[in-house]
Amino acid sequence: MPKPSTSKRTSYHVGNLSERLMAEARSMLEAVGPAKLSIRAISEKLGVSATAAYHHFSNRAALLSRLATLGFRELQQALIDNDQQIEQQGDHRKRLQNASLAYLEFARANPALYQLMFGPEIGLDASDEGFEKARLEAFGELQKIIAASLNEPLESRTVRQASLAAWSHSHGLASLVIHKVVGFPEGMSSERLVETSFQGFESLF
Amino acid sequence: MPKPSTSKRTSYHVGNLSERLMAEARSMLEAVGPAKLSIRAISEKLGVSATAAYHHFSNRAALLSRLATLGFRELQQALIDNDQQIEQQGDHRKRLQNASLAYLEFARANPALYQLMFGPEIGLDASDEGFEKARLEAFGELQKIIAASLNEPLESRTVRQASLAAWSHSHGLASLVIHKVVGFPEGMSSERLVETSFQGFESLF
DNA sequence: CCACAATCTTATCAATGCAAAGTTTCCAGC
DNA sequence: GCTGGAAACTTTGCATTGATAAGATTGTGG
Repeated sequence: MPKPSTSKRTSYHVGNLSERLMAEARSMLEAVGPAKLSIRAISEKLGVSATAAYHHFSNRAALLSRLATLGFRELQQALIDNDQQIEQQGDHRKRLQNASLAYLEFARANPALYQLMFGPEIGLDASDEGFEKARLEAFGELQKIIAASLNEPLESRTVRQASLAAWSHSHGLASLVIHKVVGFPEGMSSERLVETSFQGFESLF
Repeated sequence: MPKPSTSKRTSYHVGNLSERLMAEARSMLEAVGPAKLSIRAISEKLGVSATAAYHHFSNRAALLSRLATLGFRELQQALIDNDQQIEQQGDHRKRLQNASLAYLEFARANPALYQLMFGPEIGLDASDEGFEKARLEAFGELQKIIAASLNEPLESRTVRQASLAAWSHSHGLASLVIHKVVGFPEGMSSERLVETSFQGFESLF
């Protein structure tokens, strides 16, 4: 358990400041949104000077990148966990729909983080290599699920096309919900919303 | 034609400052991105004090909201124009695909604006009523196209479901392209990309 | 012609990102 | 144990930005 942020430090060195900064940043991110997340506020809350943070992150963009990287790893894990509970049902449509649901619920549980992951503040530095990797791996997880579900090889054209379609749809739906573009109808569950959108496709094809 | 921004004013009053601020804001938006768009920089470029802008927009968020509103109106118009060139072909899949293409090309032509329209900086003020309306109308246009294409009434459950699915997909694809999440394969046209994603759905259903 | 309202300006403040230069503490090698 | 960096923090300070307050300028309706 980390020291409570209110306690005054007894030692000059904090020790695990990097982790604590990340943790505080993450919780603050959900409170104030990606645009207003400030290094000073984070440091202040930890009872630490603002510049201390700059010894662990080269700048604000780097901090945000690391948060986003963490987000993609969690998203990937959420997809993995979710799929393992559903596997071997045979119904590939149900399986994909379930991945989409996990995706949506991740976004709904971490709206600000999700915004950050796909938002404009990212990509301007491009210094963080872990970010790109984490993002690719999260996408890769979706591809795996689709490949397994369709019973096709991972590298096939079919899987790549289907993955693009599935990711676009999942991301789009999540994004619209997060930004409250589609009003979440009173009491409508994520399940029903995903179900609805999937049914919509059947009319279209 | 507005006065060139470099010319020194002869009169104290500018006259059409509001419009010029919007125009400059828009061009600057694409140059620096939604996060770094600053009122001061805009005003400065117009040779006007920063506070002058605050007499036309109550704050930064309001300025961004108006830009986004403009974006939704243009998006709507792009959908309308595009659909009129294609209409009465009978092929509803082609028609929808074409709407999706127009959507993507709008986003690609105005990436920063598009980011702003769906980004985190919007929605925090909620003072701008025109914004919500413009957004709904843009979505409404998609609904119209789908209703006409499916030959179903606008208010039907089918159309609403299909619209949600189509919007999610179009927005998701555009968003992924804009944020360079899916690398635009060298020389691949928007047409091919949309085509690819649509083909992907056929594998999924 | 003139008061007033609209428009624009000059301070000014607080918050923020960030760099420079100093302090304190840890620790590796003697 | 001692000591000389190196690592982890701090104070200080600057530039940029959003935003407000109070004043100057000018077109315009009465």
